[in-house]
Amino acid sequence: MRDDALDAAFSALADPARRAIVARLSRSSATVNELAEPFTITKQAVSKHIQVLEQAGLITRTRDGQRRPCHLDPAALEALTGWIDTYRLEAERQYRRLDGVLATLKDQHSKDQS
Amino acid sequence: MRDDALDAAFSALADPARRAIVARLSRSSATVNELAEPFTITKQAVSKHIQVLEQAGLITRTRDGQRRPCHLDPAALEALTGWIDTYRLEAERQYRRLDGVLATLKDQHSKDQS
DNA sequence: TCGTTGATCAACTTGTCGGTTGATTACCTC
DNA sequence: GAGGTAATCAACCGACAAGTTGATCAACGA
Repeated sequence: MRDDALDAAFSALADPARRAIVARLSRSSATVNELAEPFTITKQAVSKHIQVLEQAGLITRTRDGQRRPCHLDPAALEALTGWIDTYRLEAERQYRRLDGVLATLKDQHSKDQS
Repeated sequence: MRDDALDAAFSALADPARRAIVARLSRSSATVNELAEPFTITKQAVSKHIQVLEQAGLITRTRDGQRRPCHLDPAALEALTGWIDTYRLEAERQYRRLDGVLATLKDQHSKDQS
């Protein structure tokens, strides 16, 4: 995943309204009006949020007459978790390594004492 | 994880410089100067990025004389992947369900034909 | 064809963000 | 205590993002 793609994706999820849209779309596809219904902001604002999510590649859109249903793209979400996990796992690996070193040192110390 | 915590965390990762810092810290802890070294921007700007990451709970800081080393927090990263996976898995489940329905319909159609 | 509805476009306001420069704090060393 | 170094604070600037209102486009139904 390219750098600007990660920018767009993380930035898209940094907004609670857009996360709510993602959550809603995980249950089923929905139109702009359906997605806008639970919000107090204008439909135009919701439309903008949707465009941000689409631009980030997190959702796709199809045509159904005058409707433009939105669909969540699980693969895009997986790419994000993939990025995060890369560094989370590396960090955990390093911490375990450090723990091992400390345990060895402590062991040495015990031996020296005896 | 609370809503504003997710705001802060995703927003923090939406910047390539901050992601680079996270990547660097996954290998080992580091001070502000060490983290600033690969960047062309000023040390103050890097310091701000670090504060953003700390505020978001993605990193922690300790004291070592006049140094203020930064440490990556794998648990915070895990919380993020947890949020994403919740909706990714739900979406995948829904898609599988839909595939099942379509398969059943197609099956019915074949039977009707015969 | 005309009114209605789903959705977007355009222009504008407001607030926040990333970056800079300059000054300041805190700690270490000699 | 004096000087040097790690790091932050404060004030400022330009750019961009979220939201609004008003107008517009495109497709449907009677």
